[in-house]
Amino acid sequence: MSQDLRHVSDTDAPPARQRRPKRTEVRARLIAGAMEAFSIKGFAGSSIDFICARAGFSRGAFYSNFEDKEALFFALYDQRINRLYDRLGKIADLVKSADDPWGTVALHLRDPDPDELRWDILNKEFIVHALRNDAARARLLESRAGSKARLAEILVSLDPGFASDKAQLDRLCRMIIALHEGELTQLGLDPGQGNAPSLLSEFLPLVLAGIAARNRA
Amino acid sequence: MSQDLRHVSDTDAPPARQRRPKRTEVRARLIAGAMEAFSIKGFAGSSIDFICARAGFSRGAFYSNFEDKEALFFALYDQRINRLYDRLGKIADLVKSADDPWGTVALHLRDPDPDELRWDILNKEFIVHALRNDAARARLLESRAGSKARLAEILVSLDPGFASDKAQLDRLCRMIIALHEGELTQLGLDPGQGNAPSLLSEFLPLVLAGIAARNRA
DNA sequence: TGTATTCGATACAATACTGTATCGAGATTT
DNA sequence: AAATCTCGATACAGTATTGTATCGAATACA
Repeated sequence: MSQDLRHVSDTDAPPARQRRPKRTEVRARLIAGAMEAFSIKGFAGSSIDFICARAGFSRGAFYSNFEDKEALFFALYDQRINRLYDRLGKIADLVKSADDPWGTVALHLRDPDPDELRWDILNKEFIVHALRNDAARARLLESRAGSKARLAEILVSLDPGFASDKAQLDRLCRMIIALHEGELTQLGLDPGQGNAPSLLSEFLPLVLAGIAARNRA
Repeated sequence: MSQDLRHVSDTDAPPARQRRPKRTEVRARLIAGAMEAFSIKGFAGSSIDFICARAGFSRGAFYSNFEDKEALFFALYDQRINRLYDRLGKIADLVKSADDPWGTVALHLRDPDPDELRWDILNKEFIVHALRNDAARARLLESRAGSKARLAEILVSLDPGFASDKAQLDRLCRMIIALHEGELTQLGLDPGQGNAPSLLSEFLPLVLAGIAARNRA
């Protein structure tokens, strides 16, 4: 008796034949919705319903594309990590063929990716999740090792001398990452400090000079 | 008809007169239970039931002591912040009256508070929460400002020269905090690196030397 | 065009969680 | 010691969330 009114327009306009979005697009929009949702409510705080609403789909779309919420989390994380890899790789290439390698790095260091702070919330969320979950931890360690390797490549391009002491290079990379992530934390909590030059750009030169002096001795 | 069997022992042992724990102790045990629960499942992931079970109480105890889960979270955070304040204040006092102030700092820098890593998970959890919640953010900024002030006090004790440039001192403190928190992140994710000397103890001296040189110029 | 398949939308059942109301054993007061 | 109070334990109702089953329109294919 009752009709299915789901797709009936409430105007007299032409019915506007429904086009179904490609599966890849559905996935992509769900991932984007997850990014929004997790930024707002966190991983555990975001119900699947909430995520789907942001993406403009129903839970049916979700369950037909992902195993569960954690799978979606992983998909989102992979996407961002690949994006980061691309950026680091691009910087490495530029540095290799640049007249002024330091200037190139400095330029990209302060590259204010508009959603980097938003992403950083998620990065922390994932870290916290990984600190309690061995599978996620293994995955995270792997991708962080990849980031570190790409950073090391950049440093060696800047000064081939770094290649001679692998342990020192590793610790330098860890220091840069620690300082960068710590700075993002502070910036996220207190955006007002965003105007000042970054801690990294101020203190990294001091450290590099110190290392150079130490290596000379 | 049915009897209340709650406190009836299932042995023939003497009934063992029930002593009700002091209210302060109930609160303390609930906070400790929250510390455990949040470490394991995170803030949003920990149901009130789960927290109470860890503490050995029922939800009744919880609701009679706290408004809601967030209030418990705040109480836990305050407790830890006060503990941190105590520690920093104690270090500041020691440094002021020490023959070898740098040695004193170094000693306490690597003080391996056994549950510092566990606490750091919670600290990150709180940061992530605060990044999405203005009330929590204000509270967090306040306590972090307090920590920073105590750290600044220590630095000035080490070298009164730092007092002359307030902005520089502030940025140095922020750098130390960023590096420290970033290092804790890495240590939490990969405890294997815990044996190596800390990034802070390796790189901070380089930075301080660099600053001294810069100030001389 | 007719048939089969895909896959997102909806309905449903089961469970988990929250907050409040109530109860009653210890603690406190007189 | 009787009366009163405190406060943690339990019961309960209401809501939210999850995962599955089912449906049917859009697509692919013949």
